[in-house]
Amino acid sequence: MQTSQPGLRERKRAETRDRLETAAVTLVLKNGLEHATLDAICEAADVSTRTFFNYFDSKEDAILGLRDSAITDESMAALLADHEGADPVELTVRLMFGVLNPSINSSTLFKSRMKIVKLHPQLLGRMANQMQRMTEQLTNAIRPILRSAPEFANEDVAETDLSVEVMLSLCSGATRAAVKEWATKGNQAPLAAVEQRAIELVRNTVKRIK
Amino acid sequence: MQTSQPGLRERKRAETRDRLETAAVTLVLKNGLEHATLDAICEAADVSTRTFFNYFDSKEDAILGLRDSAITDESMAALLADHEGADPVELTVRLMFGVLNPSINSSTLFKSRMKIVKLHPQLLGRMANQMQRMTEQLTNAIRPILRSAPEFANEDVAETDLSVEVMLSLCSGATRAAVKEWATKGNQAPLAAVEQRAIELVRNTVKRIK
DNA sequence: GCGTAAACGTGCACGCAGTGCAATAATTCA
DNA sequence: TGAATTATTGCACTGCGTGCACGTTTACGC
Repeated sequence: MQTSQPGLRERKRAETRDRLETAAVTLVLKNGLEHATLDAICEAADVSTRTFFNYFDSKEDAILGLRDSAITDESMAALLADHEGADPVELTVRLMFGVLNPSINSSTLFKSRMKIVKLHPQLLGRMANQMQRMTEQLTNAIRPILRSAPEFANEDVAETDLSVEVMLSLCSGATRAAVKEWATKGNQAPLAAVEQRAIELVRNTVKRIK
Repeated sequence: MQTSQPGLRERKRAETRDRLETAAVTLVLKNGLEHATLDAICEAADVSTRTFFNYFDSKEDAILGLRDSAITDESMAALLADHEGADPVELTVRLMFGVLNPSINSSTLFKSRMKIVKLHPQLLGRMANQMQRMTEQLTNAIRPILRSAPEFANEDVAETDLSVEVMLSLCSGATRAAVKEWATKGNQAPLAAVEQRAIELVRNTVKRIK
């Protein structure tokens, strides 16, 4: 009889959160966003509506599976350490997938969520918000590296920082496109391939611009 | 005694919308987002709360000054006609500024809004939503042009379309960066210069990537 | 095991955003 | 001026989200 690492409390908590997330996704798919009320979700997950807000800040967060944690500074550092020496684009795309990875892999819900977002673009707002925060963290993490990268040598610091932002936008666009392609083709391709594809998209596009 | 082009009704309507927008922006700046209630905004603008929703779909829309109209297909076509022959990046950036132009120029509120958004990132969500719609329209408008552009000759159509998306993302990042730079420096620089700057940012970044 | 402290779940009351409906008032146009 | 159109408003109602207080469950040292 082996006791699991995390205590009972934490296990129960994770379970409840899972129930809430799946209830939210399921009900939205079944009844549409407006008819999937908090009450309904909570009833399906068997918690009080009051308790719901111990887990999520809003209905949307539960549907999208957004957690407070998201990215810690340590996980970011770990990701960075994993990719030392890669060139800027590769590094950036890899970091993005590193961040996305958990939510894509650990969950059968991912594709349901993509479907939901396509059906209810209102949710894009909240999602973009999250993306923005992630991008900011990435930008902050990458900035010092690029400042000392050969590509950006002999360059004004302020100018470099602006370029970093622009490059982030470029890479996130490619990442989005690659993931979209992957999802619509219903591929079972491993994430690594999608990652590679995103990098390729950046290179192809850049090549065409000049 | 000259009668103005639009009838009394339309003038009043425009006036009321203006009052609501300025009241919303002013109150948010004064009291913060959460304390600027609908009631307060409507009282300041001297309309009933029920009437508010004849003008905007949500409180956020009033604060951000988002209108239903946004971009019509004709205005888009006009913009396109203005920039025939430009290369892809130039074309894209110009179109973006063409769309942004009205909201930046026609309003003392623009900088207030930037301040508000910085103070209350929650609003970014709604804004990103709008941006997304704009970007989609732009993508649709530009796609056929790029398909037949020399840069994308001898290329799979699907692949070209993906590249268009990525390029759009690149250009919107540069646009955002350029506008931000312009706003923070408190510059009175003409929009044309900002536009040029955005294009420059694209070129510089691309050059560095390879 | 036992008792205490901390974390969690819950009910209740409340405020604010947003919508449908039906009555009223203002604008337009013939 | 009178009829048609459109805007404004009040009212009632739903749903989301929060603060608070209270009871219950889990953790932890002894």
